[in-house]
Amino acid sequence: MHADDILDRLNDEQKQAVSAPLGNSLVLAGAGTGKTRVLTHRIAWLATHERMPMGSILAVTFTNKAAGEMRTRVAALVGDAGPGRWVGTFHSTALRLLRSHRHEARLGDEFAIIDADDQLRIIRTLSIDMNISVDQVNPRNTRSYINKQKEQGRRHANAVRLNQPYESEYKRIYKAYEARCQKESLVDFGEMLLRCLEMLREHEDLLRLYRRVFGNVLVDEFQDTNAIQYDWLKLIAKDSASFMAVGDDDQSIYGWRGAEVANMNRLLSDFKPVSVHRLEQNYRSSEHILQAANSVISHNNSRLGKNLWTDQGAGQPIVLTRSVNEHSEADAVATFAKDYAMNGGKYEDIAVLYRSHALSRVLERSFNGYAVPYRIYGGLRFFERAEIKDALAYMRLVATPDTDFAFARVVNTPTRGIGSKSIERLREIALERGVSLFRASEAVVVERLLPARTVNSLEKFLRLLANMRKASEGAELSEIADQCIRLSGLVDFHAPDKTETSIGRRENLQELVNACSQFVEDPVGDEEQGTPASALRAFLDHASLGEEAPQMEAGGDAVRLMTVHSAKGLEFPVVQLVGVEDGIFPNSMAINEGGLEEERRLFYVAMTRAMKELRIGHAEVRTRYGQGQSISVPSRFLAEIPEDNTDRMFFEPARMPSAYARSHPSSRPSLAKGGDELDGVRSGAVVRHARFGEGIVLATEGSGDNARVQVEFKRFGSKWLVLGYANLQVLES
DNA sequence: CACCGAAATATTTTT
DNA sequence: TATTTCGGTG
Repeated sequence: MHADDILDRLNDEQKQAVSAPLGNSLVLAGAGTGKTRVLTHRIAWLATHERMPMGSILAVTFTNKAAGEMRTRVAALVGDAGPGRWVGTFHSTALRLLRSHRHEARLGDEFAIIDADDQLRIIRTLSIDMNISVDQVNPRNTRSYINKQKEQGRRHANAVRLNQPYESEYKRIYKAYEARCQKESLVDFGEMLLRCLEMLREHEDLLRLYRRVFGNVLVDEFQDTNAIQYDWLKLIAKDSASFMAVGDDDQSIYGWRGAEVANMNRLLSDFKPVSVHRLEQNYRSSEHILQAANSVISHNNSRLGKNLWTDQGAGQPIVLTRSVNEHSEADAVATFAKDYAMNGGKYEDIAVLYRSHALSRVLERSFNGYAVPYRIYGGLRFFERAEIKDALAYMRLVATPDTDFAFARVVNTPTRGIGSKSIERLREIALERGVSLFRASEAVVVERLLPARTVNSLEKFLRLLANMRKASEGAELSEIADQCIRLSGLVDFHAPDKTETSIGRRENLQELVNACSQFVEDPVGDEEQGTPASALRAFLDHASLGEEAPQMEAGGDAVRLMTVHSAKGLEFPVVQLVGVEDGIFPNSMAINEGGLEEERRLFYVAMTRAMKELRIGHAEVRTRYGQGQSISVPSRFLAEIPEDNTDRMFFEPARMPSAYARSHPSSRPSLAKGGDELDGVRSGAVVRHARFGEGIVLATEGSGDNARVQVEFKRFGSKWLVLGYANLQVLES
């Protein structure tokens, strides 16, 4: 592609950013202003106009999805640059450097990546070993302490004071945790970045090398960088030929995991960008949506400031809906989706967004009831499921039997008579002799160090591992996975019966095998995987980096359900927000100084996902874990949306109770209005409700448990109520 | 040591 | 409500 073509079909601001002179530049790109476009075109510009080799261009993003997107879009512009080159997430890039220089990084040859769950297990056993009460010093809190320190680049020795209770215990455990990870060659997410940073700091030659290699550095979502990511960028990119950071301070929503918006300001003084570009023309949303979003975000104080505009016309006003409770809200969303599809729309045009995963459960029920196809994103990710992690642990042991955390995970999974006591003893023996659990087990078997029953079980387990390794020799990756699953007996253990969960688990395990063959065919990572052994290692890394299983992207037309966080970077013709109530959104855990502004930014992100239609719902009553209904107050953010941009305040959508919908999945509710009588209540009757006060019955519908009436209340407008639940007092019939 | 039912506990967001 | 942990029994 020619240099001129690259600038084609870009607006003036975008053109300037793409063709900016070499040196440092900052692009402030509002939501929907073509940020990814600018980044990919900039890469193409560097490659063609500036004649930079593709291998000299490092582009980092936060999510795998964004990295993948960037790869395909760059490939479309300048052709495939080989397997990925240097386009990846912060974590995958750091990991790649660590793998290439494990010696300089002081890591073992086969270091393994551990996730949050593994971290917790390690912390728990450490706490117990150290006689620190797990009831008082909560391992979860310890974990968040450790992660926080790492995000700020702190080892235990120079940990920063956080003024938390039990801080000295946290610190002691942190020290032990560092030692344990080092000894077993384990790397957690924070460690990847920290270790990489330290490695470059300690090895001048490597730093020089990579400064030369990465002549051009581009960063996406810069507002989400934390302290070490920033330092890392500064270290390798401060004097590079070109450096471009793209970000939007209004979309900084990861403060809770260490992201510092202040890095945007820091960049101005540290990198002294030769050019700053502002992208303010929004191509995504209609005017109503954009104006409302602008209005909401303007309530934040700490902003760099910008105002998005569009020439797409007013579009539809935002629909604000109020429902009596979460079930009615969910039903309203389901029926809306159904209507939308029946009028020629596609389900996949619709995204239902919520603040936390917990809100998806009610939606699922209603969607099932109304037979609306849906797909939930996020939640328990594929590679985090217990059965998958078990299978991966076996695969890990095939690669490296000395990996203690994998050994400990599956030595008794499926149960084979090696209980906690035996494992404890095994640990002691391993510690005494300074060997891995695997070696310790061998010794126990040979020297008969434990009760005969345990020794037998251990011997069987070791034989199992040996068989797996033998079966895996020279085998294809998917064959290895298949053997691990089969020989271990994980299927029978996790999926013994015909229940839905069992079937799901069985499918998951099968899917793991599929993912393996997929991975070999179409490698996602950047490292070459010549031999089956290196393919195995690469796959384990891939799995540990939490990349989504390929199946998620496939599938038919369906509504998408996800958290606002995971919707970042995406856009949908129709966005439905649910549970927009104070305490949920903004979340009660976050209503404090900095927290509220971040919640508002999150709300802003949610609103700006919508292209044509934005619907925002809240319920009057919401049940929290099964019992104890609490009255909900609409989110304070709703008051920040101008009246002019909204429509049908207090729209009352409840039409049909879920129970009915469930028993008649295909039928649509018919709104029979008439004078029929139900339990002594007929239309025209005057009734009183405990909460809504006096009203007139407009219509009745259904019978028995499904009997419902529509009541026009004096102060609350018209509502559908379930007779058995509403407890109406008839004043006048 | 494994299994089962009871009790406790949890809901903020994720690379 | 849904899931995990605990404690008692076999």
